[in-house]
Amino acid sequence: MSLVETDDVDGGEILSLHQRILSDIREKILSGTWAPGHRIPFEHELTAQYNCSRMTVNKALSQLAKAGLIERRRRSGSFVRQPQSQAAVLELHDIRIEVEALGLPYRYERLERVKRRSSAEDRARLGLAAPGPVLALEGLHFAGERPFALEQRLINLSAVAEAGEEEFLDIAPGPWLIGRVPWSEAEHRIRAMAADENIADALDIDAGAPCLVVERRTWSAGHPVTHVRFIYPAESHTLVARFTPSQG
Amino acid sequence: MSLVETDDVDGGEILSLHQRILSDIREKILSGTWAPGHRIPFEHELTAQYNCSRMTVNKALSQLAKAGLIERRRRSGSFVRQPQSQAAVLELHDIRIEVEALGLPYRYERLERVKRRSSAEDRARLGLAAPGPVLALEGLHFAGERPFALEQRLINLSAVAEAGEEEFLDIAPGPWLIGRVPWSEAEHRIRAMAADENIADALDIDAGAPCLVVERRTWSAGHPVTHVRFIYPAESHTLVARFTPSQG
DNA sequence: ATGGCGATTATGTATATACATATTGAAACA
DNA sequence: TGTTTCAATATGTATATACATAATCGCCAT
Repeated sequence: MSLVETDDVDGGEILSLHQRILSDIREKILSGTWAPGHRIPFEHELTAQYNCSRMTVNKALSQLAKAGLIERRRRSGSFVRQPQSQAAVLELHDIRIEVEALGLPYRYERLERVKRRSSAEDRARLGLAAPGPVLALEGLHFAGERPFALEQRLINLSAVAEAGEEEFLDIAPGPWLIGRVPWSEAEHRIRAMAADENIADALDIDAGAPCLVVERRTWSAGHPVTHVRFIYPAESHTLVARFTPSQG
Repeated sequence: MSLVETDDVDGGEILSLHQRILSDIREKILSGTWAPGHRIPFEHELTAQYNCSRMTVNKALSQLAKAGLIERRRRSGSFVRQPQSQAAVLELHDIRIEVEALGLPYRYERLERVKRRSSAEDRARLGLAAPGPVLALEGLHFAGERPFALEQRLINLSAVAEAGEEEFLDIAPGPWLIGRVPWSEAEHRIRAMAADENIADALDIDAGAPCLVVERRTWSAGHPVTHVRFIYPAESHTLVARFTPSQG
């Protein structure tokens, strides 16, 4: 919902008290329960509510303030800041639709498909704690004859076992997953990158050329489902997000 | 014992004690005095050195750990981390908060300021139909000593006349505008780009290096207010958007 | 009314203390 | 020799307390 620091993903982890307080409040803010401008409870109220000392509450609130989620004012209290989020459009990230919107024929082509026990890197990408079976896919999205985007995906087979039976030869895993797994949460990372040999080769561009990289991790009911990385040649793609601030 | 104000000057500000400790250690790390892998003094040593309680030292070290500068290991001590890289998280709406969340001192510096009658390109950027006065600004956001982002901004003076009187020498126009103009709508464009000579120069990177470009147009009550372009060096910045599908 | 001024209040910072927890190194044991 | 146990140690979290600081409210005097 908003652009927020996300170093921890609480998916059933053991949290210390101040982390729990922080997490509770963040949840209320991100879910919109507490709209921008809303005054969150005073420290002494939270102290009573959580039956803890003010220092503990203070630690949580200080961190929220540092992250920019709330604003603290002496004598007045702490208030939810304007998030000015823009994630709304990222949600509709379906490459087929993008390509067809350009009036070009769309096609997906599988490059690689490997079923394996998750490596440490796989687990880092998915945010998994324990090892388990995963499906690693690589494929190309075409707009007409030209490669439009390279997709590198990891699917957690513990969460979506049936994906292990699917070949994904010419249907992209994204739409396939959407129809089967109701996701509850997603995180995007967007960055620029220079194309390495592999990427340059797949996308038919020069090595070192700038690319836009969009990574998405998706959870369903607290469990990691998939991690996907889309790599677009810089010149072919602009991400557009449009929104009004009234979302609160 | 001392509630003494320590007027340590780090950009001319008065720092609390734990901020000063944090700042001192950060300085040693960023300057290379303490190389990656180096064990920084134990909490009880810093306690003695600064003549303060362990809680105060702990607060500083915890923040450094959260910012990713150091790694803390029980029974072993705290160590300078290797990469200092990928943990970077980016918020679009306020760069100062982004930078400070990394534990680095923030600074804005104006590079250029031109008042002019809008050119055709200016009108395209702002989405203006008729000519009128605009203010073109260029400035650099710093994280510590390093350029963090280059900002190229255009302000529609027909909509915000008072901006024409402002110098924007060391205050960024973004926060200034937010306090004055209630915006009603915004549009973002995000893309990757190779740095040209100008950009490379300003950001102190190589020409041709990939950059993340975030452009924003803002309207207030249907009238274009400003167009801004942020250019980030690719290697150090990742944009993170997190949300749940609850919004529909 | 109204402008100043102290009291009140919430946050900001720091202290001393306590116990929990993870990890290491060494001693005790099989 | 290898393993188990245990104490020492550094960090992690939380407590109660204290005083500082900034902002606001309401009272009072002009």
